[in-house]
Formats: sequence, structure tokens, C-alpha cells
Amino acid sequence: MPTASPTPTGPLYRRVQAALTRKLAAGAWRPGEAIPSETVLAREFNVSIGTLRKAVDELAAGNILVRQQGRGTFVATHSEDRTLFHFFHIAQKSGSGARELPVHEFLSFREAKATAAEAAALGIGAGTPVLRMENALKLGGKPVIFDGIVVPSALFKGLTETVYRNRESTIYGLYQARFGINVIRISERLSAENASPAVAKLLEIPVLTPMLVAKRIAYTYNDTPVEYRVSWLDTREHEYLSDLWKGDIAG
Amino acid sequence: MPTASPTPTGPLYRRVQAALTRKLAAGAWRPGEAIPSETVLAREFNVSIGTLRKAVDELAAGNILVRQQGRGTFVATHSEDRTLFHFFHIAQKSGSGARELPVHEFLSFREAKATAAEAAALGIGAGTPVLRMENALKLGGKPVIFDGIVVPSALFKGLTETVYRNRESTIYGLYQARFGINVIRISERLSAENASPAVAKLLEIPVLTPMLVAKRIAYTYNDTPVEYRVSWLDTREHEYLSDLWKGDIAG
DNA sequence: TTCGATTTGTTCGTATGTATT
DNA sequence: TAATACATACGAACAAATCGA
Repeated sequence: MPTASPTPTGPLYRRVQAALTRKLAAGAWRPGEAIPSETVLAREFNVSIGTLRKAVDELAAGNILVRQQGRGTFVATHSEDRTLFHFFHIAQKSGSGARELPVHEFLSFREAKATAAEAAALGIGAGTPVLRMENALKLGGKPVIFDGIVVPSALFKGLTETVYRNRESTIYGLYQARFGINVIRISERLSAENASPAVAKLLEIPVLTPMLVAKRIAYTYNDTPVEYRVSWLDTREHEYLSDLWKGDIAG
Repeated sequence: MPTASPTPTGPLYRRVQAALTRKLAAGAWRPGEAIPSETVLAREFNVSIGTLRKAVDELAAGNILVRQQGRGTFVATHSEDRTLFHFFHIAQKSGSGARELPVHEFLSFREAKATAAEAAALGIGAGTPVLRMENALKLGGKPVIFDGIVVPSALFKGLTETVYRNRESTIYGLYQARFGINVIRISERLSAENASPAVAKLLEIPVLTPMLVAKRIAYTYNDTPVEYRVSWLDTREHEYLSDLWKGDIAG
């Protein structure tokens, strides 16, 4: 194993980047807020403006910070269309152009203890208290996705069914605004399984219909897992988009 | 619609980037070869070395060019492990660590005419001559994936069953080395469907087993589609990884 | 092994352009 | 209009990796 120290190693711009990430993780600047200007930060870290910009570059590329010429650099928010599709990969099959955001329908909210699989995904001990939330997601007015969400209770003190149901934004927007937890990336593992009787009933589809199952782990800064989510997708009229793409390389 | 001209617009580094991409597309430098050094290219394009570096940055980030300190900058090749998993997203379910590359087993090679769906995916007219190739892919010694590949005949003059079966590298490596066609990105659409009798027999699985179907379009420079591929994955012991991730943001 | 030439990587600084308020 | 903030472009110097003499 190499050094485990957080800062003192590597190029200067990387150390600055790490320092910025720590500040973000500590909530030094709230989502949507502008961070100090490049000149101010460069002076604060005692580096040239070019080095500071290079430190910010990757954070901006990873959608953690958002730069706007003439305005400033902002902490990314989960309430802008730009960000939303970063975490929602499902679209209508024929749909070539504009994608649609799902309408959530509340199903259940319960406290429970983490199963072995959930604990492994969340990096906590089995039996640790968790919150379980279930939703049906509608696209084009019809229920297409069944979502089971699990989060560690310890990270979401004060999250009740009322808070959850009365949120004004997306779920990740709620995590961010209310609990200071910023989901910055997800990883998903996909497989195909037959609809269970429960899911089939909820989505109004025949049993034994093949469905796409996505098991997602959502991470905040420093690769800390904060949510485990299992989604059942009815792929008769919708599909999952992978590698849609990022920054198109110029021609 | 904005201007359709290829170069004269936008920042200088983008025009240089576009010029480099055109040279790559035209085959000015072969895969695996080094492109001219930064100082030489900067002089050639009459820009500063910083601007030249910025032009190369995105191409390197998109895995089109590979930089190596002290050696040079190279055209990316489809024969290095680093690149391979960029286009192969399937792994064993339990497998946490090291991933495995598939062993291809030849099934068929045929000339045909593009169906409407294939034509749309490849951006060609329906009925255009295409080549159809079928393979079974083995992981851990067992057949897990059925692959149906379609490419336009016009792009692959001289591709015969013999050439295809006797290739020494991956399929994309063959495209690159033999036909000068460089796959630089893919996009996939995933759904769940029951195994067809033919696929079930080939993969030795029961009919009506739910399978994950991936419909892939592979692109070369300038977003030109060059291959359409439909993969049937047996997800009983394997799964599809999405958003595994790219450049991890430092902590 | 050592040394020097070459190539990319890092850091600094400065000037100017462009968007926002 | 003026001030502010990010974007682009140039140039210089040195560090680190590579390779061959």
C-alpha cells in the first residue's frame, strides 16, 4: 500500500483539488452557492491562477462544480435538468429526441435493519438501522418502474415519511437540501429477471414478464456510499441508455 | 442550424483539435504510432504549446490519443487491456475485483441486405449490402453471450469469413488494423427479453429464461456509425456494469 | 552505468477576450 | 459604463520519464 495521507503527496494542483473536495464534503459552501472566485482561491492556496483552474477542471468535468463565465463557479445542484439525466438513464424506445422525467408515486416508507446485501452495498454492518422507501415511477402517465430505496438511518436523521412525501424536488435534491448529502456519482449493475408477483401487480403487467433490474449504489464525496437502490424496469416500451455520452469530441 | 463549416469557428484550441481529428480520421498516423511531438505540432499549427496541449487534452480524455511522459503521444489501440474494458461491460455477479475477457466462438458469417432497423442504426439505406457475423462468447469456459454483428459491406471491403476467423486480435482491433476504422465510442440501449429458441439452444439455457439484450451502435470519428451489434446476455451468473467509472475524482 | 537529448507534466506569470451584473 | 469572473492564448522555466549513445 502506498501512503494514506490525504494531502501532502502528488502534484500541487491535485493537492489543491483534494483541499477543495474536503471543503465541499465538509459543507463549506452550500449547493447552488458560488465558491470564491479563482483569484481569491488562488491567493488563499498560494498557487498561480493556472494551477487553481487546473484543480477545478476535474471537479467541473465530474459535474461537482459548475462554471459560468461572468458569474462564478457554483456547487452543482440536483434540481437542474442538466444534472437530472445524469442519474436517470431510462427513455422511451422509439423516442429519439427529448427525454422525459418520471412522476413519482409514493408506495411505502419503513424503518428496518439492513440485510447482508444492503449492508455490503452501503459499507455498513448487517443489521444496522436503515430506511426503506418504495415508489412507482410513471412515464407517459403509466407506471413503468418500481423503485426500492435503502439508506442508512444514521446519515438521514430526521427523515420521516412526511418529510419524504412532501419534498419539493427530486430525491437526490432532498438528500442535498435537507441532509447536506450530495450524490455525485452512481454505479449500476444490470440483469434480467422475471417480474415478481408483487411488482407485476404494482406495474399492472403479467407475471413472468422479463424485466430489467438495476442495482444502484449512489456515492457522495470520497466514494462514500449513501444509498442502495433496486429498480425494476418494464422494458416493453422503455429501455435503459448506457454511454449516451458526455463531452462529444469535436469534428 | 448553425454554420456547417468544419474549422473556422470557435476558439483556437478547438480548431486545432478539429484539425487533429481530421488528420486522425484520414489515417495520417496509424494506430499505435506516435504523433509528432507537442513542440513540432505547435509550430506546425502556429499556436503556443499551451494551446496545442489543450487541443490534445480532450482527445486524450476521450481515449482517442494516449500520452506517455518521456515517450510521446500515441494513437490509441484496441489491443491494450486498458482500452478493452472500455467496450466490454459484462462481469461475473460475485466478482468484485479482476474482470475477465470473453473467449469468442465463431458461429456464422454471411452477406445480406440491411433491415430497416439495421439501416437506421447504421445511417445507411434499407437494403444496403451488409455483413452479418454471429458469435458465442464464453466466460469462465461457459457460453454466456450471443452476439449478432452487422457492418456495412462498403466500409469493410475484403472482409471475408477467413479474414474474420483468423484475426489475431479483438474484433475492433481487426477493424482498426485491417480496415483503418477506429471505434472510439459506443452507445447501448438495454432491455429484457425472453430467450428465443435459437439463442436458448446456443447458450444451453431453458427457453423463457429472461435475458438482457444490449443493442449497440459503435462510432468512429465525427460520430459516424460503423457497426450495429445485438448482444443477448445470460444474467443468471453475470451482469452488465454501467457507470463503473472513468476518472475518479481525488479525495 | 552514466549522460544527454527528447518528450510530456507541472507551475508560474501576463495579457486579452467575453459574459454577467 | 464599470467592475467582476471565467475563458483563451502566449511564453518561460523546470521536473520527471524515457531512450539511446
